[in-house]
Amino acid sequence: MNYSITETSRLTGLSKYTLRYYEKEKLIPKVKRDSKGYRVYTKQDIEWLTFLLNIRQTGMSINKIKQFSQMRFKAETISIRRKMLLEHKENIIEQEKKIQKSMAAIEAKIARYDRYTQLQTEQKNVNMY
Amino acid sequence: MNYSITETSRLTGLSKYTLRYYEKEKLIPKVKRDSKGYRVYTKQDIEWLTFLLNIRQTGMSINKIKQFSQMRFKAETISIRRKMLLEHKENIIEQEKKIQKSMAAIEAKIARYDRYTQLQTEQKNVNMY
DNA sequence: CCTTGCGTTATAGTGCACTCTAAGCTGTAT
DNA sequence: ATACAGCTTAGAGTGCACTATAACGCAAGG
Repeated sequence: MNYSITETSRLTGLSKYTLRYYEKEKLIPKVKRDSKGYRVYTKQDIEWLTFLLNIRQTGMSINKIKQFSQMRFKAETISIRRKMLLEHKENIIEQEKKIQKSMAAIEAKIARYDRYTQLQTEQKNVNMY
Repeated sequence: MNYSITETSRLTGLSKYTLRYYEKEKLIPKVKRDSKGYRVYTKQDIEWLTFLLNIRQTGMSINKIKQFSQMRFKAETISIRRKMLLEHKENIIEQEKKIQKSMAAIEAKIARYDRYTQLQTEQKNVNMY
C-alpha cells in the first residue's frame, strides 16, 4: 500500500528527480515521511500521479497542472476543474487532427519514395536485358 | 509564385524569427534573395516548410528534421529518409495511444465531478421540502 | 568503527526551441 | 533632408521541464 521513492519512480515512470520536483512545484500534496524522513507514497499518491502523467503526456503544462492540483481538495472548485479538463480535451482533439495530417503527409512521402525506388529498379532491369 | 518573409510567415504560421532560425539551422536550403538582399521564398519552399511543420507539430525534434532535410537532394539517401519517416510514424502512433488514455481519464474524472454535483443538488432538494 | 546504500536538501546546470535586441541597409514618401 | 517601412545580421535572452551536484543523515553489515 505504501511505496518508497524508488518504487514510485518505477511504478509511474517518473524519475526520482521529477517526483521531488513535482512535489516542490505542488503538483502533488506534501508526501508523508517515515521515521528517517524518507518519502512514503500512498496508493492515492500513485493514482494521482498516474492521472497527472496522462494529462502531462498530452501536453498540459506544469503550471496548469499546478493550478488544477491546488484545487483538488476544494469542493467549490469542481466547476473550474471541470472546465480545465474540458479545455484540455479540446487541445487533445486538436493534437489528434495534427496527428492525422502528419500521418497522411508521411504516408504520401513514403509512397513517393517507393514509386521512385520502383522506377529505378525497373530501369536497371531494362538495362539488364 | 514567390513570397516575402512576411507572406511566408502568414502562409505557414511560423514566425519570421522561426523562419530565419530554420534556415540557419539548415531545415530549409538557403533561401533566394532579391536585389535588396531580402529573402524570396518559392512555392517549393512553402511546400517543404508545410511538410516540416506537420512533422514538427507531432514532435519530431529540430535536430532530426535537420538530419532529414540535409538528405533531401541526395537520391541515395531515400531508404534512410524512408526509415526516419516510418520511425516518426511509430512515435505518432504512440502519441495517439497516450491521447486515448488521457481522453478516457479526463472523461472518467468529469463523470465523477458530475456525479458529485448531482448528489449535492439532490441533497439541496431534499432539504427544501 | 567505517563503508555501503538509500534517502534528504538547496541550488545550479542543461537542452530545447524559439524569441528578441541592436545596429545597420535600402528605397519610397513628405 | 529626413523619416518611415521593411528587411538584414550576429548574438543575447527567455521559458520550460527537467536533471544533476554537493553536502549531509541514518542505520544495517562486515
